Amino acid sequence: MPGTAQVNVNPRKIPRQARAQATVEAIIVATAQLLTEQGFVNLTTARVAERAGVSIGSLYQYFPNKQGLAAAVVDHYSDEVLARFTAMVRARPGKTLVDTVDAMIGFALVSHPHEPEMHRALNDLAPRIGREEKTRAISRGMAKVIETELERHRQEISPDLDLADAAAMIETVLETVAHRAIQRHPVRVGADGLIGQCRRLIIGYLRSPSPS
Amino acid sequence: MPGTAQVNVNPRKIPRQARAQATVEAIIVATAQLLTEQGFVNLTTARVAERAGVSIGSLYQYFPNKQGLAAAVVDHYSDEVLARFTAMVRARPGKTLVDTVDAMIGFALVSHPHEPEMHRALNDLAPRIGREEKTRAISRGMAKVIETELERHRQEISPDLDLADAAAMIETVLETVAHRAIQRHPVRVGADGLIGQCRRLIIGYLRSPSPS
DNA sequence: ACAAAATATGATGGATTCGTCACATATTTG
DNA sequence: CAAATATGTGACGAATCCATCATATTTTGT
Repeated sequence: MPGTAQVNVNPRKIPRQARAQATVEAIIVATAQLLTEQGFVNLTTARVAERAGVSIGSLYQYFPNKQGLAAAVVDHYSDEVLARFTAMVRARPGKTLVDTVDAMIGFALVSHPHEPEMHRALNDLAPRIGREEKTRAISRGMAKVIETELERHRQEISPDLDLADAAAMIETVLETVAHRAIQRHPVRVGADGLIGQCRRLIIGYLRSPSPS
Repeated sequence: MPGTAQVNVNPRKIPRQARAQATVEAIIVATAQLLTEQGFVNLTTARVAERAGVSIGSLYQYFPNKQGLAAAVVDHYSDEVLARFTAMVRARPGKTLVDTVDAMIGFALVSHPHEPEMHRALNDLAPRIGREEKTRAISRGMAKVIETELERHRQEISPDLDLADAAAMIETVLETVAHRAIQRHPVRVGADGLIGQCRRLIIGYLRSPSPS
């Protein structure tokens, strides 16, 4: 595995006082910013401390090393993305299957309008800091949410399609589309644009019988 | 953009004698190996030179810096992948649409049996060394090959589907599947496995009319 | 109010890395 | 074969970075 200079990445100690929690929070935010601005390679502990308005000593009081900073960011923002996706889907009851799929695509495309680079940073980063399992867990979480939604529209979906498999597939496709959207700005909308094509891909998949 | 410490990445001089060409080749191979083994972060010019059996001075005679090494690897292997994909598709005349799609999926999944990490390295790397355009060109090249193949089976494809759009979409999906296969070893085969689901996804997409 | 615990500081040692340069060796050219 | 050109070498300067630790300051508990 690349970048497998496996090091301990766990927090050194948990902040007890409010002041310390603010310090840790500032460090995580600063790390996230610098990560998206400069990438992991150009991330230095000194720059993080400076951006966070904290001394380098304080930083090392809570984080064991550079990878620890990145790991904290991955954990922090991964959870947030899953929570937002879950909330978004659950907040749309009684819609049609196509509407639901559109909403999911929309989330993948524009949910992070100001943080597409963060998305990329997280994906690129996780494998390099022993956080693959974390990102996989997030994927499984999203798939579970999707599966629940698919069950609601069971009658519109090809009967021989396993919903768990389908949900995993859709999650993968959404992931991709987000990735591609980041690479190929701006996103073309409309029926022929990325959104339209993606909708067609997913709906066709759900409705069609197994190919002969 | 992350990692945008844009530096010149162009070769310093081109090797004229055969001996020098061997040196450059050895350096590129060594870089590729270390990249897949340790990742870009842990790549050092000294290690590359050592692995290549070449002095550090020789390395810097042809490559301006670390990024230059990576850029050379990206260029080298990207071209190779496109060439292999093109050859593979062209070598399968007269097959059905499903067979063709299966072949493409198979290529994405197992074409690089011993170099899945290379694949990841290339994808993770390119954006960080000013080689986004290169990878995009490869994607366009593969899409063009796919489009040509789709035209052959025009009658099996939904008439209102633009083949260029479809080819781009399929290329994206294949990219994803490869990516996911790397993350989730081993690849489950069979109708319910990743391959089967992926076939179903693409075929359903091609055959179905635009969703209402 | 006072001791104990928690938190913050930043100069600094040690290690690593990049990339150059003066020089040696090999190959080509005329 | 001798000059010119191409290639190869590796010690080393300069820069950077990680991470610690002794010390100072703040907060908490009693």
